[in-house]
Amino acid sequence: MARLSTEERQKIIIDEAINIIHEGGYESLSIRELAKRVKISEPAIYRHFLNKEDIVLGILTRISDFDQQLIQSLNKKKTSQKKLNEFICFHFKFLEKNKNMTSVIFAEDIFMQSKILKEKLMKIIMHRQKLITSIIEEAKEKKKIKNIDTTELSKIIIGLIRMTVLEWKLSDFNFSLVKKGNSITKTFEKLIF
Amino acid sequence: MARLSTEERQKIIIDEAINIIHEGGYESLSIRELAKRVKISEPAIYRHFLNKEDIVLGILTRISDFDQQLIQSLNKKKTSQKKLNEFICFHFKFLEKNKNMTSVIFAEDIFMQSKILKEKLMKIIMHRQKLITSIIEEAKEKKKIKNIDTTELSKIIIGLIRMTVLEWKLSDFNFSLVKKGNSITKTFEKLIF
DNA sequence: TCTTTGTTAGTGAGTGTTAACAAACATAAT
DNA sequence: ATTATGTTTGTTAACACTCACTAACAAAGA
Repeated sequence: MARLSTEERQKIIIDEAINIIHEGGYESLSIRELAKRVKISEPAIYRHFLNKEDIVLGILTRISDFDQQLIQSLNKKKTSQKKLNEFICFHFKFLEKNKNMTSVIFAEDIFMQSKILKEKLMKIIMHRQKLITSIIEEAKEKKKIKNIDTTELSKIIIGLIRMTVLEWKLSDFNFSLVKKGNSITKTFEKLIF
Repeated sequence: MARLSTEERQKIIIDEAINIIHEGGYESLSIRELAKRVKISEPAIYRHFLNKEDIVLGILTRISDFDQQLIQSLNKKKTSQKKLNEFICFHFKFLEKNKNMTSVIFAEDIFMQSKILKEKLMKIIMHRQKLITSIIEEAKEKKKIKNIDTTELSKIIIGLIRMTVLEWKLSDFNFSLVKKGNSITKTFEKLIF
């Protein structure tokens, strides 16, 4: 119907793909359903993406866009303590505004089907690891942190974020993630700073 | 071909279903592929399970069997410190022996498609939560632990286990999980005991 | 006029599931 | 011990449906 540029259409398609996965899991993401929701025909989808894998790749790009935003937000914070706080709270603020992203942002399984997807996923994961690691190392240099193995500590932080988001999702989002973020930050202050 | 009792056949089918998911993700679990691997016809599958959902339910039962084994193993330990250590190490020992279980034991997404599956999943999660919570509370009573919110601490522990298993899986199992378990235990001793 | 974005109609392959039938086994009567 | 009977576990063939994807064509915009 309405003619849109590829860029505009791609954005809409990826948005809707994420929504479909959020509502019914990855197995319910079909070109048919996607086309129906975007209100164009199925072949029109293929004007803007090579194939289904290419659409899933688009979702991964969204995820790495999030990571870019996270970095920019972290750069504004000066102390390593505030950076760690922002690392946690940025996740929670973002997911509270974009609930549907909870279904893909930590869903590695979706992206393990093909070599291309797996490689992009690994890049994102490595990049995240580097990000949190550098925050911890900086805090260690300034001796503001207990002497715990850096990679282990990074897994504790990301692990707690993930478990909190999972709990939030399973409870049908019936508590404030951001509030929880503050209490998590306090816990970490007690534990490691 | 070979005639087996329903119980025997069910076990084989669930085993193979877990293998298929491990190798190709949930989307590659089809009745066709399952029947081929078990070396019986597709309709024969339906002699032992009501439908596909029933098979996935069988996988969930496997997972709750694991939790039962975990409880028994925990009961043998006396101090709360040793219980926490066993909680972590039992996971790692089990998964090192059953690598294919890494693909389903923390894969909530697979079990979110239907009401029945979701309810059973929730039961398992609640049960796990109670298990780790009781260990922490016991340690707190004996004042062997820092005063940190119990549910938050439980999420830290499970979160770290999950992140470690994820890292192990993504690395194609190229390090010893059990060794990592020991170093994790030491980290927790430094942090909370 | 040419490129881009859309359409309708259809492809072959795969999905979960069922009907109808056959052979293996367990049990009880001969 | 053999035979008859009923149940359980298997088979082949087919069902309607959905899947990702394509060929051929139309209309909108530059």
